[in-house]
Amino acid sequence: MSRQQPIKVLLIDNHPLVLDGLKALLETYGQVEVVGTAGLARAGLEIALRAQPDVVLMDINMPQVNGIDAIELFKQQLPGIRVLMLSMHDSREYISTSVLKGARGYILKDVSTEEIVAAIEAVARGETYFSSGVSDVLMERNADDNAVPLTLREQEVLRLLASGQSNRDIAKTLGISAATVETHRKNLKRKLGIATTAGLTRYVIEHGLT
Amino acid sequence: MSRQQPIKVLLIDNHPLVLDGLKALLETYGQVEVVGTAGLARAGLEIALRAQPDVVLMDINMPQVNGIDAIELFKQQLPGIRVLMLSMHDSREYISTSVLKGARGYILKDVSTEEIVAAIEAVARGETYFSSGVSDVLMERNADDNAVPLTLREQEVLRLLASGQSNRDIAKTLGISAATVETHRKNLKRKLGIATTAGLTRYVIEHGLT
DNA sequence: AATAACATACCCAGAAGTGGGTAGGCCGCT
DNA sequence: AGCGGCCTACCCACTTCTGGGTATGTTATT
Repeated sequence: MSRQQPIKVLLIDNHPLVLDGLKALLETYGQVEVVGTAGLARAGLEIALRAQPDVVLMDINMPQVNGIDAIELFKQQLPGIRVLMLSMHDSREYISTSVLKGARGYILKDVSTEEIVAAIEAVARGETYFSSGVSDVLMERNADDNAVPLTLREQEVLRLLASGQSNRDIAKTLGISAATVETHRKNLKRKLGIATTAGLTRYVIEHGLT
Repeated sequence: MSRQQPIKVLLIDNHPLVLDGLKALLETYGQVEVVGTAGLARAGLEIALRAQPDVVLMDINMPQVNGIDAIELFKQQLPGIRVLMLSMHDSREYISTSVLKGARGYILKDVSTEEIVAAIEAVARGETYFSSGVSDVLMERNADDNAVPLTLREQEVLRLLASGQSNRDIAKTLGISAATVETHRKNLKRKLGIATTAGLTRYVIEHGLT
């Protein structure tokens, strides 16, 4: 791929501020040509079909269709496209789900403009790009998975426990004895290394098991 | 104030992307002159002392000194300054605390560039400016207040309780007797109408008291 | 000076949770 | 048939929480 042809980029972000700012910034770099901008994933897809960008730089948090679901839509309609995610959040879920869905890179919004350009170039070349904090998070997430082999029943009990039900309540809900619920609770605390009910509730909320 | 003199604006945001983007955008408007940019509150304050901006446009979520605490610092050092907050979040706490601390406006990052300029102009004229969603939230928050008149001590106990500490732990942490913690806990449950520890934890997390 | 709100502290009896076991029945894999 | 994982269930001694009180000192308000 010759350096003479600029990389065609489509920007999708529901913050007009970021969208306009990014466009203004990227256009000062000769290597990059912004062929379109959109505030929503669906609108972005329509533009992409016409403008045939090399790279889509897309936010995750958007109304209607979020950026992660949009990855699949783009890859279906435009198989050769490279999607680069841009997000405020270094959450494990977001990052690993993005990668699973086919994103070629993931950068945080607190990186420098230079790094964004570098990421666009890398992705356009067919490489992947993850900003510094992101790859660490991917490692952590794998460690997490190994550490938490909860059974189905345990997950149910955990969820009810966190929603504020007592052992007796849970027993009634699940149609088992309170003693059994106690056993599950014990196993949960042992497996998760958490001693208190409050801790379990935090765990549930933080891991989105609600 | 004559229209000939542009409004001197200082931008503070720890996202280089937003910072550079905002600067590029605002400079296309003749009414506004960006006299400086900073990625941290303290650095911004130093620039402000030299550049004497009319308006400071500042993000809330920043490392070291957050935007809300920075409002006070700016007003101490530069009494005439007008601070306009720019935030991703429409959280009640953020908005009302900002106003209490002396911010003259609060706009969300999903507004248009035009609205940002309008906000800067309004604040520079000595008016206040709150973007659409924000004033609603201020109303809500007042409704909330009536329903939840927790005392300072109760809030502390609630926070520790939700973090997974037992009555005894909390007593030790606060240097009071466990019996007193019990009393606070009773009052909390009564006031909030919540019977279980898990429920209290949810309350804390949902209301962002972490 | 009186009142109200707050933070502190204790009593008590009953309910619930804790942490250590053990144990049987069921299912899938070898 | 044997083994392991899962779900079920119980025992026991101990600790903690619960929900009902009462009470005292301080501080702010009236």
